[in-house]
Amino acid sequence: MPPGGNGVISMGPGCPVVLPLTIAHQCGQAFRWRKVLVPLQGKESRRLEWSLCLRDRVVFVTQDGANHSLAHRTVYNSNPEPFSTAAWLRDYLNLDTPASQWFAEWSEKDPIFAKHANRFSGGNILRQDPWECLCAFICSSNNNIPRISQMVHKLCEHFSPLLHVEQYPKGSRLCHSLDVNELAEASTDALCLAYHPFPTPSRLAEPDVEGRLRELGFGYRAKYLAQTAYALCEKARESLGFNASAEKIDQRVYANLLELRSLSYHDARNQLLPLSGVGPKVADCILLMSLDQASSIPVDRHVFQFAERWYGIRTKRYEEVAEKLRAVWGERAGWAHSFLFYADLPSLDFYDSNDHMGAYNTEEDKKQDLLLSSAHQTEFDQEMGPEAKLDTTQYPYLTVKSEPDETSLNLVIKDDSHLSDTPETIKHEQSSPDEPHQRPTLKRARTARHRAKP
DNA sequence: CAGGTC
DNA sequence: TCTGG
Repeated sequence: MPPGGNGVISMGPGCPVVLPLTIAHQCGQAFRWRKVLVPLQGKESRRLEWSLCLRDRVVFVTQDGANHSLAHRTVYNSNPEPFSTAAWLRDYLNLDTPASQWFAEWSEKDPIFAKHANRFSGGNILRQDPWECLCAFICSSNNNIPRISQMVHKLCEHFSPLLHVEQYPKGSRLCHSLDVNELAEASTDALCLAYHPFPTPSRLAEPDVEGRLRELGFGYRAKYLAQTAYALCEKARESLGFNASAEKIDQRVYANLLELRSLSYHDARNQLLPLSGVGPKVADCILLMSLDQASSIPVDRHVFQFAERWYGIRTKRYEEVAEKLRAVWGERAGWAHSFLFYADLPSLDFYDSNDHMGAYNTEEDKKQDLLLSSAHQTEFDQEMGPEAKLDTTQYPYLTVKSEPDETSLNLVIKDDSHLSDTPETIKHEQSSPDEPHQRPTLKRARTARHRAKP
């Protein structure tokens, strides 16, 4: 049994990966990371802790205030696999790519990039698990990012075992937006979160899955997921023989998907397109974010929009837009495209790299913390009442609550069927701009660029 | 309406 | 077109 698995990863000045610009679900790459604001503890200032459940472990990551290093700890299950979390993080976060250098190159080549996307320097494209990536982007069709994230979490809760429950210190707060000062839960309870791994292909290939996914609100995507899982497992079974175990089949499915990394863009794409629920856009997302195809440009409605408005590309033909944008940015066009996509996301309007958003380890942050934490908490209590709870109708998958001094085993794990009648849940009204909850980091005004075209 | 697909 | 924020 491995020990705690703590460690620090230092990032060179050439690759200052900023976690809120990569793993936050608002960015639309990974949808499963949780972000918890852990309050002041002794001499330490408050900090943001990101966490994700892998197959055999839960990984917790905190970035330092200057974005130069990542501190991580790991909780394993009873049968850990032999790979180090540090190595996994380095690979997953693509820490060895000189992304900041690329930002400079894109900005030099393209004044439009310089103007709209260079503020996302520190962003990065992840190197994700292809199976999870495939499922997540099947869910993404005709869908919004919060619900994609919700659906991915539902997959984990309902189709994979509970691996770990983390009990966070009192006053810890689950964050939903990029702004850690968001209006959020005023909890005196200990925050407890349940961690399930992403489900295996063989589990999602079982016959009951489509129906259950429909009950869970997946709509027409239920069939896509079930069919894709089944197709991949059947292909693996053919090469393994009829008596292959589920474990062997899963391993083969993962291996088959990873092999796509060694293929050309077009060959890998043609392997993905026959899968149910995978069209050109979804395929390009998977290629870009999990299969090493840095030139892949997923063309969605946002891209059509800025291609026309900023680059004068008028066509509605998918391949033509992608080709013309590749001509602008070159071989890593898919990376460049992602940060222009960020520029079009309302949820990233308020992102400011100079704030070290979400790091909160500097002395100044600490001072501000001391001033604000008590004051803001009081304000919050006066308005919402001390019993105010998170709006769980918005993020039902996030909540596993416990009473203040409960042991970790006596948990109330939130069940969807009780969602409609939780009397304690207070619905938070949206605060208007002049209310006290509007915190100082909300600097940038919402522009009109998302609205109607002339 | 929301990062399409069949 | 499924569905909900």
